Amino acid sequence: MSDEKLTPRNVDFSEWYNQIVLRAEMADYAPVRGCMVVRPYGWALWENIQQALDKRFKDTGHVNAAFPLFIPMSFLEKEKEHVEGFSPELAVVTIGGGEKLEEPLVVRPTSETIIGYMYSKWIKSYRDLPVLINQWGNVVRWELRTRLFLRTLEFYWQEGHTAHATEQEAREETMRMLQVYAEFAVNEAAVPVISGVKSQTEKFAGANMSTAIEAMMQDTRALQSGTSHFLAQNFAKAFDIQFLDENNTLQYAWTTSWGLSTRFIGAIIMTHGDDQGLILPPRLAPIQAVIVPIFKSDSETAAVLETVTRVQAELKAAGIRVKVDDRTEVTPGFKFNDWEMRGVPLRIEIGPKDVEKGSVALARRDRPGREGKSFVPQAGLAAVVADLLTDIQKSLLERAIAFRDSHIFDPKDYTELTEVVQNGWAYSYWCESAECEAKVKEDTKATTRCMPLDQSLGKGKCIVCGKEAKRKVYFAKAY
RNA sequence: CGGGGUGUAGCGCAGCUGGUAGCGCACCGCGUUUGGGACGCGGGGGUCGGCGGUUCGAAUCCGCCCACCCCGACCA
Repeated sequence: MSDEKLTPRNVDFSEWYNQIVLRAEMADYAPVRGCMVVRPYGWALWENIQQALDKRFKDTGHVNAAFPLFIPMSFLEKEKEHVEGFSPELAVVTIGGGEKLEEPLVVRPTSETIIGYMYSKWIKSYRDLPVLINQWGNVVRWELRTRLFLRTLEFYWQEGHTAHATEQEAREETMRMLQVYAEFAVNEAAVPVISGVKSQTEKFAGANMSTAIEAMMQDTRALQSGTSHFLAQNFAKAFDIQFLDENNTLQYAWTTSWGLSTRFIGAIIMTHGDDQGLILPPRLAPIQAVIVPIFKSDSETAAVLETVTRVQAELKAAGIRVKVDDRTEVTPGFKFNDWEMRGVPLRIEIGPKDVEKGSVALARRDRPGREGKSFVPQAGLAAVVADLLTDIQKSLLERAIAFRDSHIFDPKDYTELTEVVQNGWAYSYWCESAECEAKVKEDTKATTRCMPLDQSLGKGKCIVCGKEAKRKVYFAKAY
C-alpha cells in the first residue's frame, strides 16, 4: 500500500490527508458517492475510541440502547427548527416491499425525534427521570461535498439523549458531557480541544444552546470534534414528553443530546500525522508496538524468531498491544515505512546483532530518524516499552498544544483579525450579533467556533463593530 | 444548481495525424535477497464510461447521455 512518498503537508494538506486515510488502510471509497468503507484498521481505532468513551458514559450513569434507523417523516416536522435544519440533507425511503409507503420514512440524520417519541411513552412521573440513554449507531446526512471521515453521507457515531425534571439538571448534563468529550480528547487522543458555547447561528437545529469541543488541525483549520446540546423543552413539547412532579403538576421534561462521530478519527489524523504518515496516540492505537524481525541466513532466522516470540509474549503479558510483522515477501526497510504510514507509536527491531547482545532496537514514531532510536536490553523490556508509550502519548499532546497555542492570536483590530484567521485562530471580543458574525464570514470565510466557558465576563469591545461585548469567541476557518 | 476537468488492467498513466491496446506499480510462480521503500526470470489480468453516427475498419473523428473529481453555493 505505502509504495510511494506521501504528498507533504505543506504542499497540499488535503491531498496528504486523503493519501494517509487510503494508504494506512483506515478507510476506502465505497461505490456510492460520499460513502466510505471503514477498513479493519480504521475500525479497530474506532473500537478503541468507543471503549474509552463508553466507559465514561457508563461512569456518568448512562446506559446503551438501540433505536430504529427509519423515522416517520412527520416526526421530523414536529420541531420547526429541526426540520428546517435537516430537511435539505435527508435521505427518504418512499417504497418498501415494492409498495409505495403511506408515509415516507427518513433514514435518521439524528435521533432526537424518534427517541423523543419513545420518551413520551416511557416518562410519566418525576420518578422516571432522569432518563440517560446513549446509542452507538450510524446516521445519514446527504451532504453535497464529502471527505473521508470528516464528512460522509453515512457516518458512525454515538448519540446520547437524556431527559430531566429540571432545567438546571439538563444544563448540568449538557456541560457534564461536554467535559467528558474534552477530557477524552485530551487524555486518550492527545488532541487538545477548546470547549465552549456555539453561537446562535452555529448551534444545532432545534437546540436552545449548543456546546462543542473544537480542535485545531495542522493546517490551522478548526474541526468541531464533539457536540453537546441543551434542548430545553423544545423536543419535549414537540413530542409530549410530560411528567407529573412531586406536587402533582404536569411538566414538560428538559432534554439534552450529545454526539461524537467517526469524524474524530479525522481529528486524530490531522492533529498528529506527519509527512511519513499517521501517528496514533498510544492509548488508542490498535497496535502500540510492532516487532520487525531481521535476519539473513536460516541459522539466524531461527534464533531471531525465538527471541521475537519471547519478546512478543512478554509485551503481551504486560498488556501491550503488540504485533509481529512476519511477512517474508517484503524487506525490513519496506516494513519500517509501512508501519510509519500506519502510525504505530513504537517499532521494535530484532536482528542477529540483538540476539547476540541481548538487546533490541526501539524507534519511536513521534521522533523520526536517529533521534527517536534507542538500543535497550531485552531484560525488562516490557517496562521500558510501557514507559516509552506513556512518554509518546505525553509528547504528542505537548506538541499539539504548542502548535495550537502558537497559532491563536489576539488581534488588535478588525484588519488584523482578517489577517490572522488566514493562518490561525483569532480569540476576540464579540458582541454576539449575527451581523458581525456574518461580516467576518463574508470577509474571511472564518466562522465563530465557540465561546469558552471559563471567561471572566463583562469587559471588552466587539472586534467587528466596537460595541460592548461580554465575552470572547474564537474565529477560525472550519472543516 | 453555476464554472472547470477527467473517464483506457486493481492504482497511476501513455496511445487520440483512424488499422483492432501498451508502460510503471500492484498481483501470481520460481530463485537469489532481508538493520530504511530488493533484484532477476517467467506469468495472469482490459465490454478503452454508455449509446448512436461517420468509415472497409473507431480507444482515436462527430453527437447525445452517464459517472466521478476540483472550485463556488450548502454543511457534524
